[in-house]
Amino acid sequence: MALSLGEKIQKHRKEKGYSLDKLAELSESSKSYLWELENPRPGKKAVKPSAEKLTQIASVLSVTTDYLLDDTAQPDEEVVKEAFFRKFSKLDPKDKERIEEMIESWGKRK
Amino acid sequence: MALSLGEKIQKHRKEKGYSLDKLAELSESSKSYLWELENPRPGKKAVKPSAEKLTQIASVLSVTTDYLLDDTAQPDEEVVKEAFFRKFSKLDPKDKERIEEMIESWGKRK
DNA sequence: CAATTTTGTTCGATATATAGAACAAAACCA
DNA sequence: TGGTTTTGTTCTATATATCGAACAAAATTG
Repeated sequence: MALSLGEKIQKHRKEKGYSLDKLAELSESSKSYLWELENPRPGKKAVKPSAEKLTQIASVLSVTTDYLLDDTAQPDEEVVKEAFFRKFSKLDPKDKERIEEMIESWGKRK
Repeated sequence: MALSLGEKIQKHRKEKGYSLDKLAELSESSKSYLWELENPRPGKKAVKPSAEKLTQIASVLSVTTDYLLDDTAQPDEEVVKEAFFRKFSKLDPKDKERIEEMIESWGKRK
């Protein structure tokens, strides 16, 4: 699945029953701008909201900025996360470092 | 305490032993801009990073955007864990498997 | 110490986020 | 049906995020 930023905003906006105008008012932005956020036009370059605006929008929609920004976010990952960390945190510091480095560099690879 | 955005960035940057130049390189921004983020001048109006830039910076500093943006947030274990896991979960499946195997086997070693 | 390299600071130029209309479509209602 | 009101869309103007390069300070080295 993995919704885009615009898709997430629209999804949660509609779930709350807000019009663009309403969300604009509540998040202190303009509906035209919100529309551009939700509908990135193929010709135009995608618009990148400021952290401040995104915070306001996230707040109104009752979600976190991390959720809005993270392309891979899944709602049911909590359990997996916990288990993963329990094991990870039991490693000795040197090993932890190695793992962190790998994640860092592998993540950058493309 | 409640650190400002700039203070948090600087704190975590120094903890990682990065110069402005280094952080700029890793987060794909300019050191001049990072400096402005860290040092809001009284005369000038504070600079508000885009969500995108903030995400990159947060990633390099191993924290979440939520943490950076939340004025009341503390740099506790949870934040670091969150950020760490987020990076991990973005790896492609094969790499994730490798990491998991290492954690598994290194954990058993003693 | 002087010279060189690294780090931090300032400033002007450019790109882009964002607002504010005006316009179009759809929804509502007499 | 027609108009009226709400909702969505497009365009242009302005503010501001962000960069590059030049300058300053500090640190390092020999």
